[in-house]
Amino acid sequence: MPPKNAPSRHISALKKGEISMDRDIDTKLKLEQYIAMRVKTRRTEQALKITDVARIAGLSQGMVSKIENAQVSTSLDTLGRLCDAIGLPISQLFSDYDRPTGSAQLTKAGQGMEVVRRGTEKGHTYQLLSYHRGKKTTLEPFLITMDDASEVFPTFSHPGEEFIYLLKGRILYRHGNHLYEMEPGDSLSFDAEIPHGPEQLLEVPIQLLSVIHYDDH
Amino acid sequence: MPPKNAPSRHISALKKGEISMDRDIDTKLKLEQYIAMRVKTRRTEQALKITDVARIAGLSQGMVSKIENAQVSTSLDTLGRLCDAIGLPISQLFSDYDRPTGSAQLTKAGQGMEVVRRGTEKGHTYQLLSYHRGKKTTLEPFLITMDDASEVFPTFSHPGEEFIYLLKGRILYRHGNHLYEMEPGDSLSFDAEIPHGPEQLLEVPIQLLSVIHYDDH
DNA sequence: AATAAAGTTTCCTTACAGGAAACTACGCTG
DNA sequence: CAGCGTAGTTTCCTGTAAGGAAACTTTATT
Repeated sequence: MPPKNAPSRHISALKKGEISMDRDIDTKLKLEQYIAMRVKTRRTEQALKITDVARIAGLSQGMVSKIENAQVSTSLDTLGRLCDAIGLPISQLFSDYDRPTGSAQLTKAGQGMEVVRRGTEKGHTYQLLSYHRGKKTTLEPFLITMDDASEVFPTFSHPGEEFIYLLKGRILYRHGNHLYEMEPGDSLSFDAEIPHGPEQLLEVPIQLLSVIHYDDH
Repeated sequence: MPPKNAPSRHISALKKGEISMDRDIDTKLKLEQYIAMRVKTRRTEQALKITDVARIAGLSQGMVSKIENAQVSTSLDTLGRLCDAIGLPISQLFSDYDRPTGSAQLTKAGQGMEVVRRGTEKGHTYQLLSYHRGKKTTLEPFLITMDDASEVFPTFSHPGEEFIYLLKGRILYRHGNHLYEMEPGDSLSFDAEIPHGPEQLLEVPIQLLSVIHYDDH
C-alpha cells in the first residue's frame, strides 16, 4: 500500500498503457489492485460516471475514486454496494482473481478425436471437437461425417439440449414425430430427451456439427 | 450485524441444523455470513484447527473464530491470508455467492433472428439460431458474420462454457491471455468467464458459429 | 477564455478490525 | 471425581485506516 499522499505507481503505469490488461491477469495482484481494475473497467463499460456510481451506492465520489485507483482497501459492505451499483456480481468480480488463465482448447480442422457413438455403425465418422482432461465439462461438440446414403440410424435420447448445424449435404432429421429437412446453413435446436436422429440421408457426403449439452442436474 | 457480545442468531440456527447449506446459498446472505460459512466448511474439510489456521495466516485465533462466526467483517488483506491458509482460492470462495438459479426449432440458413450484442458496432451480423418461447434454455447458438477487417471488439465474459466453430475466413481469437489463430473447420472450447473475443480479423468475410452454454447454477 | 463536468487528493474523524488474554466447553487420564 | 490439556469463544481495548467533506486538478464543451 503506497503512502497515502503519493500517486500509486500502478496507476501511473496504467495511464501510460504500460501494463496491459493481460499482464495484470497473469500476475496475482493484491486484492485491492485487482478490484480497482475490475471495477473501473466495469463502470466504464456501463458508461457510468463516478458520481453516478457514488450516488447509487451511497458512497462518496472520493471513495469510489480511491477504490478504483487502489488507494484504499474497501470493506466488504462497501464493496457489495459498489458492485450492486455497477451491476457486477461479486461472484463475477472475483472469478478471475486467482484462476489459471487461457486454457481454451483449439481443435484444428480434421483433427478432432474420432469416437464411436453407441448404436451406430460404419459409414460415418464422429469426431469429438472438445475433450477436456480434468475440468468437468457438460458441453460436448461433435463433427459428424456421413458418406453412405443407405445407412440406417437409430434414434437417440439423452438428458439435456442439443444444437445441430448442417455444413454439407442434405438430411432429413427426426425429432419426436417431426421430420425436418435440412440443407447447408440450417440449424436445429431441441430437447435431447425426445428421440431424435438422422432419418434419411438425402444427399451425401454429409457434414453435421452437433453440440450437446448434457443436463447434469 | 448483531450486538458484539451476543451470539449470532445465524450461528445458533446452524448448530441446530435448521438452516441447510443449500438454502443458505439460495438466499443472498450478507457477505460476512457467506464467508463465515464457506471458511468454516473448508477448514473443517481440511481437518485444520482454528489455532493452526491462525498461526499459518498470521492472525489471532480469536479473529479466526470471529470471522467464522460472522461476528466481524474482515479486511481484504486478512481475508486473502485466511484463504491462503485454508487453501481456498478467492475466486472459488465467491463463486457461489450471487449466482442466479432456469419443441425442436429449425432455423433455415440465413434466417436466424438478428440481434445486437452489447458493446459491439456495425460491420458484423449476429444471428441467434435458437430462441425458445416459453421453455427456458441455457444453450444459445449464434451465427456471427464479420465483414469489416478493421473492426475492433471488446472482450466478453459471462458464466458458462462456449464452443466456437469457424466456417469461413481467418480470425485471431482471444481467451484470457492466449491468442488462437483459427481457420475454417477449426473449433475452440473454453470457460466463458475468462475474457474472450475476436482479437483481429485476419481474413474477411468471416462466419463464426458460437454456441454458448450459460451456467445457471 | 470561461464554465461545467468529471475525477483526484487532502485533511480529518471515528468505527471497528484485530490482538491479548480471560473464559467456556469438551475430552482424556489417573 | 479432579486435574489437565485442547479447542474454540468472548471480552476489553487500542490504533489505524476506511470513508466523508471539501478543496483541488484535469478534461471537455461552448
